[in-house]
Amino acid sequence: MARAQFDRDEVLDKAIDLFWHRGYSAASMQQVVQATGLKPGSIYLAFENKEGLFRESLERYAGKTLARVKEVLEGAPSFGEGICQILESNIKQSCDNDYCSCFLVKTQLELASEGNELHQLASDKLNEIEALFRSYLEKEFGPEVSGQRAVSIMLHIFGMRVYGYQPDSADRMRGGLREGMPWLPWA
Amino acid sequence: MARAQFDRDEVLDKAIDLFWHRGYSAASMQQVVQATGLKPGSIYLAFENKEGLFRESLERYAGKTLARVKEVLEGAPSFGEGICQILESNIKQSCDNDYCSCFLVKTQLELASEGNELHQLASDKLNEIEALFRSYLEKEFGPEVSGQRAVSIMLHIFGMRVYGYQPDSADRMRGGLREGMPWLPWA
DNA sequence: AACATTTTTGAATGACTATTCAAAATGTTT
DNA sequence: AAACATTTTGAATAGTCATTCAAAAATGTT
Repeated sequence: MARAQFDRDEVLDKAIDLFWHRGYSAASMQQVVQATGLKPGSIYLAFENKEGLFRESLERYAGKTLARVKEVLEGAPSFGEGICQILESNIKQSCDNDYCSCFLVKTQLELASEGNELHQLASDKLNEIEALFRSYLEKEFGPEVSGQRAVSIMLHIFGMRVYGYQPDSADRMRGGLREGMPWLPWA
Repeated sequence: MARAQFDRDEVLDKAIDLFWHRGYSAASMQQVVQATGLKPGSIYLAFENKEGLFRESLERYAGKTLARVKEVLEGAPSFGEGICQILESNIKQSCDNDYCSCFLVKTQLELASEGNELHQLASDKLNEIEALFRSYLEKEFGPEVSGQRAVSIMLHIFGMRVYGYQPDSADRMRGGLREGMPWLPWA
């Protein structure tokens, strides 16, 4: 039996790029063909259909994101400093010329219609991130404060994912974050 | 010479509904035809093309939104109480079964690609709202604090527009908002 | 009532959409 | 090297997309 001649993860990374930037609806399978270099038949054999390819792309993106968050939090001297690092990293991203928010956030907004499976997937993954924050916070604070602060962090991160499109917004966001989360160990 | 037989604003309201929920790409002109009851030719004569109809829909939505914000702020006993009212109203919206974030936010995220005119329009309108908040804040606080708090409000509102999709998130958002904006006159 | 102008109609257009499939190529196993 | 199972190929399919346009209807003006 013949083995697939492409690297699945490489293909997914290219699909992530396309879907992330264009969105589910605006990205065509023709563009996927062009971006990956695969022929339609190969794509459909490997991922079933557009939705399947999108789902696996989103799952890979979410996995990478969660891993990165865990890595930063684990490597930081404290949870607060870890969060500050993540926030600053998000600000830096927003300075990029073709800034494109967050794939999970974009998907949740685009595919919100009743019971869409991809919307649900994005929603679940974002919730996982919040739960991770909360579990760290509960080592320092009571369950109530931890819950509130986890939500507060999420609100600020989501806010940045939208506000980041405003021109020259980096410094304003830094100010707004300090204003909203004074309990973080700002440098 | 014959006059148009439809009410432009009524048609726009139906277009807003469709574009808001589905997004620019996923909403088809066929669906516009169905939703408005107009024939393709009439739509194209009145709005030139899909982009024209979308632009005018977005402008109308933004106008209504800005007017509503001004109305609430003008009618409230203080700016802080007005903001609290707006925030609570946003939370209430998020409880709706087919909650759909904010048309401006969704458009900004969907159409972010390089120099898109509709993306820019959404961005400008959102910036107008921030400027309005800032101008009110500057009556009470110095320019620096006012700028920071205006950004903080926007970050929280944007955050809610994403977080609102999480199930049963209303009370958690209320807590997160208090946590992030303790300077507001919470009831 | 006749005319001039604009709007409505709705089928038609060509481009693009996701997806399929029989045939050819590939790699693995015997 | 033969037999087998899987993958690749790429043109083809049927459907949907935004948009157009000539003819018909509707309106305002004379």
